[in-house]
Amino acid sequence: MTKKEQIINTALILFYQKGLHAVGINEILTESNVAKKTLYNYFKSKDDLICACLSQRDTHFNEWLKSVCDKKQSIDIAVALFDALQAWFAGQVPELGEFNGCFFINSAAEYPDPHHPIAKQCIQHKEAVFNILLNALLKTPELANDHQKATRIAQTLLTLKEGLICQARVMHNQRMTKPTKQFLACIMSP
Amino acid sequence: MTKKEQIINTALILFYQKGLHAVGINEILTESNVAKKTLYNYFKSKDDLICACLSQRDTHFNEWLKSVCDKKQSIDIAVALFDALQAWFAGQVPELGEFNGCFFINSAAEYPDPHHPIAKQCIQHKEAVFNILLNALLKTPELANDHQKATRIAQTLLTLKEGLICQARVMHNQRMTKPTKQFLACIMSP
DNA sequence: AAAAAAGCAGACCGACCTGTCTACCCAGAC
DNA sequence: GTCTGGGTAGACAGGTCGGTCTGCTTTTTT
Repeated sequence: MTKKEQIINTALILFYQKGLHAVGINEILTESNVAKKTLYNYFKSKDDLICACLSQRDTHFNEWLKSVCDKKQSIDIAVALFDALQAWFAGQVPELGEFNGCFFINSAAEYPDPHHPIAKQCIQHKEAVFNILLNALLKTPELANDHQKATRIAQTLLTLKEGLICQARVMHNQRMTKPTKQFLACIMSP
Repeated sequence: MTKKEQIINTALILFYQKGLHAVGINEILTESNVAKKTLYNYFKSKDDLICACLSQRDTHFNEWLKSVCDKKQSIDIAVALFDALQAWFAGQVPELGEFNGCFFINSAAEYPDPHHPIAKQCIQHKEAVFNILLNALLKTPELANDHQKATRIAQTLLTLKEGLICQARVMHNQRMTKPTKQFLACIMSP
């Protein structure tokens, strides 16, 4: 693992856990056993490092999500999605690490200006996630021809996903109820 | 308006807009035209002030939500809820001010320790919101006897609400789609 | 072996942080 | 008039922030 990866991995854990403004450069340095000069060799500023963390998280999360939806069809996509989310909340998905809500929602909350690079990256991530869900849905025969319906369902799944993530984060995964298969069938049908 | 209210109102706007760690005491002071001594006369620390802001937001938000659901029954509760959310996102609800996502989700993201007073207040708010929805649903005849079903629907509405709020925040209210009445009828029925 | 690149520890800068404290101001009660 | 209490402005303390830089050591390349 290169020094650069070492820095990003450590920074990501800390930023994700405590928030962007709450974590200082020095904390990242001591935690990752890296000198300050080295960090500023690879990243021109704290914001730059944050962007690198967002980018890495985006990559890993999307890979995971794709692997969850892959080779599923129709309602099985939804079932697999919410099963996977529940596993994530419980900390049983090693590649995503400890659950601390959505890193992008958390980060966007700290950067209100939509033109800030950090905010832009959060927006871009959400669009990417939407497209992953949409593409998965479009692979099922009965939806492939009804692009509008697939879009609507992807949008609903996305909303439910974000809602569950935020609830799990705020409530610290207490009193969470996964959508029933019956309910999912209902939202896929109309 | 007393000095204390002046401080809370100003602090709430700033905290809600920029995040808890991003706003310093001095910024609140200059913005609210109050002396530092006065602030620390009313609040023993920044955390204390934050708690007062959360408390005020909780009161105002719950009142608004109750007024939205009041005198509605069955599916009209859901329709009214999402209409109201859309108006909020568009900044057309004066009593909630400019839209910046959910203040409690944003705040909880910055305080990971569930035993911290700030995190506790966020948890308590979410429980209160759930109960408001549940109580509204229980006033409709066909749900009054089926407490379990009402609970399930309240939970779903809450998840959708949180999901929409976070999407609207991250995407800055672009490309948002309100749930259709048809869809809402579907989630109320099973 | 020599040279070059990369990493180390940490001093240092100016700015800002929370929180305390002094000194002054002024309206209303007595 | 005088006293009092709530307000003002802002200096100050001790600490942290992001970021720069120096000097030394280790590793890699030639």
